[in-house]
Amino acid sequence: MTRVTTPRTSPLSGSPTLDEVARVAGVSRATASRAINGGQRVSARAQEAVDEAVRTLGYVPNPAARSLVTRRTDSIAVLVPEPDDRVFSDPFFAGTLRGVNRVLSERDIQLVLLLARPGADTARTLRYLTNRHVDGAIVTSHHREDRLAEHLAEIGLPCVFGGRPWTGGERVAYVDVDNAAGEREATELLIGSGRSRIGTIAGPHDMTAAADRLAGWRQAMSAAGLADDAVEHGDFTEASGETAARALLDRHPDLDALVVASDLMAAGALRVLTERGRSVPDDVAVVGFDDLGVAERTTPQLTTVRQPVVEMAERATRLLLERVDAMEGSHPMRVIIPPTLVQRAST
Amino acid sequence: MTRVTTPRTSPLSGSPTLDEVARVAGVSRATASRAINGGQRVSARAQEAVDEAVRTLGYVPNPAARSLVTRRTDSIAVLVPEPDDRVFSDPFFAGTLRGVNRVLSERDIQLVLLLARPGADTARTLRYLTNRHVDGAIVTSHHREDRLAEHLAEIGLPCVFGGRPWTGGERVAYVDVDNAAGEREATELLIGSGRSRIGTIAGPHDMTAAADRLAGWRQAMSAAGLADDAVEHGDFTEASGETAARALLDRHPDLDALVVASDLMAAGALRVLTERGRSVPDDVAVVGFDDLGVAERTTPQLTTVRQPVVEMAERATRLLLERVDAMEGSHPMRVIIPPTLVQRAST
DNA sequence: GGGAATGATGGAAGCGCTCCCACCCATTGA
DNA sequence: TCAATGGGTGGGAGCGCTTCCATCATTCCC
Repeated sequence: MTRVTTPRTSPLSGSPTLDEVARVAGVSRATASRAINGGQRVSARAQEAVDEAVRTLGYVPNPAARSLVTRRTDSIAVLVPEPDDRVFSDPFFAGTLRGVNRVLSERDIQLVLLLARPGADTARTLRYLTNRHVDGAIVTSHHREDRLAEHLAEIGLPCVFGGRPWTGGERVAYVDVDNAAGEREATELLIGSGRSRIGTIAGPHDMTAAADRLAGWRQAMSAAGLADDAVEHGDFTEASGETAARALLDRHPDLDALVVASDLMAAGALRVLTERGRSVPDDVAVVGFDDLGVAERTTPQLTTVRQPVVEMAERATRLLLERVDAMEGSHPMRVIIPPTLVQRAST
Repeated sequence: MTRVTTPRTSPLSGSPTLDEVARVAGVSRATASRAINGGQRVSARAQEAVDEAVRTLGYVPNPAARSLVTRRTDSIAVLVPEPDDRVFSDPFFAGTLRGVNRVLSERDIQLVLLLARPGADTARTLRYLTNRHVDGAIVTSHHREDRLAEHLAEIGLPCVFGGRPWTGGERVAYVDVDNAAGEREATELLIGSGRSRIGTIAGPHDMTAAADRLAGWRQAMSAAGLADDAVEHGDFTEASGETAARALLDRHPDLDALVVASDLMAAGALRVLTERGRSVPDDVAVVGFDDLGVAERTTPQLTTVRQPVVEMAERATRLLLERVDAMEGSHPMRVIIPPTLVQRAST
């Protein structure tokens, strides 16, 4: 048991290898490996000897060697096909990263951040993913043209989308908030409180979240027999909210309520309303979407549709890890989370 | 040349290997490898054949196998020892990530984001880095107690700090803005415009940037023979700026200027001043620090000390890559970037 | 008490790649 | 003419790890 066997390699090369651990522990490399990875089929005595050897040598397994044979990298990518400037200022992204990270730190999995400028880096990013540099990917903030869902489905890399992709939605898993229901509910709240001339500032044309929210507004409006012609589009930023609000108020001076597809755009709209001397909520009621902090910092505070971003990201990550573990046999899944209406001072 | 040699492995295992490329190209694995990695000592004919084979097979090298022998992972870590909530709302962090990413995307290097909650994850993170899972690390927003500089120096992992570390600064490389000079200059500007009762809202006690800025303010004040007793500390957040401003104005109602160690805190201070009916800049002049967007969005717009965060991050990353390439023989370096004073409406 | 489980063990075969080194074949200079 | 160069090439030895499989040592049950 204690007989010293000759090592395959000398301990010259810096950090200790499994061979040395095995030698010090007086067991074979195979046993040492088993002991280190969960200890199936290892006697208490061998386990102890290996643990001790690991401790005294300060052994850490070489991830590349391990990954070469297990075909696992123990890291997953968060893919953001968005010019970096926009990403970082967006609380949605921050929440996503937080949720992902929370789940990953429970297991020993690392997060590789893949920031791909729309056209330019797509090929490079795809190549990276094809390489199996990571075990899976969370994709967020994707646009219509990128066709990422299809590409990823072809590669066969386990992935989960945050938000329904435009195309290929039937081939990939995704987690989404029920955008239509949320915006419908928001609109119904306004209608219920006696508003009848309700406009909307919708999001960009190439994102499903925007389209779904707009649809929700339309549903509520037509169900109540109201005109759904007061529509402007922004790109979810504050500045675009201002522009859209101006256009909307110019075209429809009689508006008594605004359903806005993001809190940031709603903040812009609030500024325009103040600027034009319309009081909120007396003259015009405003509802936002997101509730990621901004809604509490506006004056007046914003009634809004809350999407639990962090929880959604957690959910997506767990889903991804399941798919990574299962590898095959798991067919695409969708998780739709109901949003909640948060009433504040703007309605 | 075209004779087909027997492959070491069958093409059953999914993606093609170098062996298959070599076989298809009619060369040896060694030649194929050379052709793929820059093509030293490869004839034009062989190069062409390999390129062609790579194309038709859709070959992508296995990163684990490569990394096992080269001892390079082609990825670097961005280490943020900060509870994740704070990180993401901070434009400083956003700028850093942007700068790092910009440099990395020039080469084919990936960014691994390591978010470590202060105490909890340190051991795990250090283990990850010890593993040589990455080639190097950028460390940002470190605090006094974490002693990260020492730990990393011990591991021997190439790393560059963003901002001077509290301890171990002589053993690691870092890129920093000249905080003292910046705050000194800001203070001198106020003194030059006739202010004499100047208070400061400093940053947290455990960050060098905060200490250096405070020192800069002190230098300017005592050089002008002014009292440097009006000091309050915040933690760089807007809320803490409000609290500090209140305390400062309570204790020193005669203040005619405020030097604030971050724009976010300055924004909080501005709100308090408005609330108390002090006009800015007529009654009280205010100078911030950072100029990362916030300063342009306050009313009035903020005069501030600009630190070029993105450029600093780029600089740090290039420095890191040099160190990674050189491996040894490169001794710790520091790069100190001069900040610039940006004058707006608050002074 | 004997054969079948059951559990622990080590030998050895790779995982896919890089790179050292020996080799071959043209050139070249003496 | 022959030795000396040198670019191009392939054989083969690893990199450090996991895991299949054969081998024993135990234990159990009829």
